[in-house]
Amino acid sequence: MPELPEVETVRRGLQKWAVGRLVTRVEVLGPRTVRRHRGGPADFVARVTGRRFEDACRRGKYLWLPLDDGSCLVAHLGMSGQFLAVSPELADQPHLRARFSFTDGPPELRFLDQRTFGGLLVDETVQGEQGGTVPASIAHIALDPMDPNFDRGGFYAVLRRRRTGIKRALLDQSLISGIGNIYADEALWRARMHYARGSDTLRRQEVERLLDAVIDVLQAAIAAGGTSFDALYVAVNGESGWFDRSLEVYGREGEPCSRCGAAIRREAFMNRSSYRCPRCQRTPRQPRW
DNA sequence: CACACAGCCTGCTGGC
DNA sequence: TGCCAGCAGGCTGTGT
Repeated sequence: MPELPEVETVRRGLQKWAVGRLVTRVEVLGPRTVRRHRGGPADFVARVTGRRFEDACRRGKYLWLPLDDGSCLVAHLGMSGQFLAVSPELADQPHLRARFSFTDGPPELRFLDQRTFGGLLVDETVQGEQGGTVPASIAHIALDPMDPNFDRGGFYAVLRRRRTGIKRALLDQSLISGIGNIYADEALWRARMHYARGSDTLRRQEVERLLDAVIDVLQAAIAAGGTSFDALYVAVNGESGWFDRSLEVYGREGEPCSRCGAAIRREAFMNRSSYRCPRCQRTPRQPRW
C-alpha cells in the first residue's frame, strides 16, 4: 500500500523528526525486520548506535538515512511498515519491530510492521549509474518518473523491446520506480489505457501521455499526504492522508466512471485486482496479460 | 536475457 | 458462534 506518495510523506516526516539527531540506543525486536542486513541484528544495532542521521532520502518506495560514517540506514515499508515519532512513555504498540533513541531526548523513533514485508538494513553508499549516490542494495531501482534525469526516451525504447503488458512494466521498479497497484490503475485510467496493452505496441506519444498521467497522479497524491484506507498507513506524526477520496477507479467497482458514467470493473490480474473503466479503457486487440 | 510467478506474512471479511 | 478460505500486495528468488 505505501507507494511513492506515501513513502515521500514518510520521508518528509523523517526529515523533520530524525535528521540531525544522534542515536544513543537501538533496539531490534525480532530478527525478521533486519533479515536483509548481512551481519544480523547485533551488527545492525552496532552500526547505527552512536551515529547521526544526516539526511532523509528516497528513490521509488525505498527510504534511506545517510549516517555520519558514510554508510546509510535503508528502510522499505513493504506492505505495512510505519515510522512513528512518539514519546518513550507511550506503551509499545503491537508489531513494534525497532526503536531508536536519541541524545536530545524524546521523541523516539519507532518502526512498526504488521505484515513484516518491510525491513531495515545498514548498507554502503555507492555512485548510482543513473546519477547521485544511493545505497548499494537499491542501485538497480530506476529513477522516479518525476526525476529531472528520468530518461523518457530510454523508457520508451525498453517498452518497445519488451513483450509484456503495460501495467506489468509500470510495476517493474527497475524500469520506473514508485508505482504500485493503486497508482498504476489510476494513471492508466487518466491516460485512457488498458492495463494489458502490449508495451511493444505503444507509440511514443502514448508513452508521453502515460508518463504525464503517472506524474500528475503521484504529485496530486503527495499534495494530499498520500492514500490511507485505514490506520495501517500513517505519516510519521500519525496523521492520515486523504487521497483515497480522489481515487477514480481503485476500489470503486460498480461506481460510475467520472468521465463517461460506465460502471468501473474489477478484474483479477497478476494475482491481484485491477480496476478500469470498460468504456474509457478498451481491451486491446492483442492483449498481453 | 526476458519474463512470469510462488512464497513470504498477518489481520480482516464473508460464507457456511 | 466458530471456523476457515480468500484477499490485500512489494519484492526476492527461482523456474522456464
